[in-house]
Amino acid sequence: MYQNTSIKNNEDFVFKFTESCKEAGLKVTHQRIEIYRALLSSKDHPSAEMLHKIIAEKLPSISLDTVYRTLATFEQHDLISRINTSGSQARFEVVTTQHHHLICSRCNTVIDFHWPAFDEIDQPETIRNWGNISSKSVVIYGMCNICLGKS
Amino acid sequence: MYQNTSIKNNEDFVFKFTESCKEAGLKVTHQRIEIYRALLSSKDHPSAEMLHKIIAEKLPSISLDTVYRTLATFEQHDLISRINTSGSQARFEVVTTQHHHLICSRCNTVIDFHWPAFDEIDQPETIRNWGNISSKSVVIYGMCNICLGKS
DNA sequence: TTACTAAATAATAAATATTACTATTTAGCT
DNA sequence: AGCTAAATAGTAATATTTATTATTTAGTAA
Repeated sequence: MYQNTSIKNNEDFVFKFTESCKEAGLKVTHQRIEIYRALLSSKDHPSAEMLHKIIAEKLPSISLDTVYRTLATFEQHDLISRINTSGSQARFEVVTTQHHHLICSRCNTVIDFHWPAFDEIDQPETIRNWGNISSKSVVIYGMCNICLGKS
Repeated sequence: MYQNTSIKNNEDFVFKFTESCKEAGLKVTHQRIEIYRALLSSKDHPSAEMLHKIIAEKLPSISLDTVYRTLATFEQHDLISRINTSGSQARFEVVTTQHHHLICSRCNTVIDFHWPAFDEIDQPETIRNWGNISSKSVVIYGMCNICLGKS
């Protein structure tokens, strides 16, 4: 799986994260660690608001603004990545290994999948000459089986 | 190119569009035709607001709400597709041939590119068993050369 | 052509998501 | 232990999108 859920491994990622913050000149605050930790152990690609709710259990005084601001900062430093669904709220994830997304246009559920054959094929020239690439992935939109059953 | 800009061909698409509307039971209104036509001849994947500005030159009384509502309706009927950038506004396009997107995280410019090698490779099982797919494409985020030059 | 009806629109208000402001707190450094 | 710039909490403001309602119009059938 793309995300190892054992405590030890998650803590390894948290450690790497703190190192990356220091390298980037970002202060390692309680809030930042908790936001990163919550996102790391989330399997459902949460929104800022969903994360805020989770983190508020540990840090009741954390503000929603901090969550938004921090996620934006993390994204700028490529510590996390943003998933743009058709839903009104942006979604986030910690990327540990290359994967792709199946996104339901109805319930906005995001499913990860692997596609090694894709990861290996050569990129067209256009891509190489465009600029600095921070992520390259396949995004599939449609309606998931659960939603199909409902309608 | 993915989009033929000759008037004749665009009008062919407009005709097909009106046929699709009738099939779907959608009324063919001035507003809908102008919105579709404007999107069809736009090369910059415009937002609802950008489209509203363009269409207002022909139909000064058109409301922004109509543009939003109409784009949503078109999307539901797979007449157009939505591009989810990191920018605050959603972007749209008429899809005439299979293509993919390079999206700059700074200026949110969307560039189309073709990748026949991708279009041909086999899909993993996960995809086939997920639900009804309405679009499958490669999305690349990063910073374009223009923005790289600025910073 | 004219009249009918349901769908679509314009204008406006409301809701929602995100960002900005400011006083206070805190991490990292001396 | 104290200093300083960065980060945060609380709140306000902005921006985007959606809802409401009265009016208009496309499609249809007399």
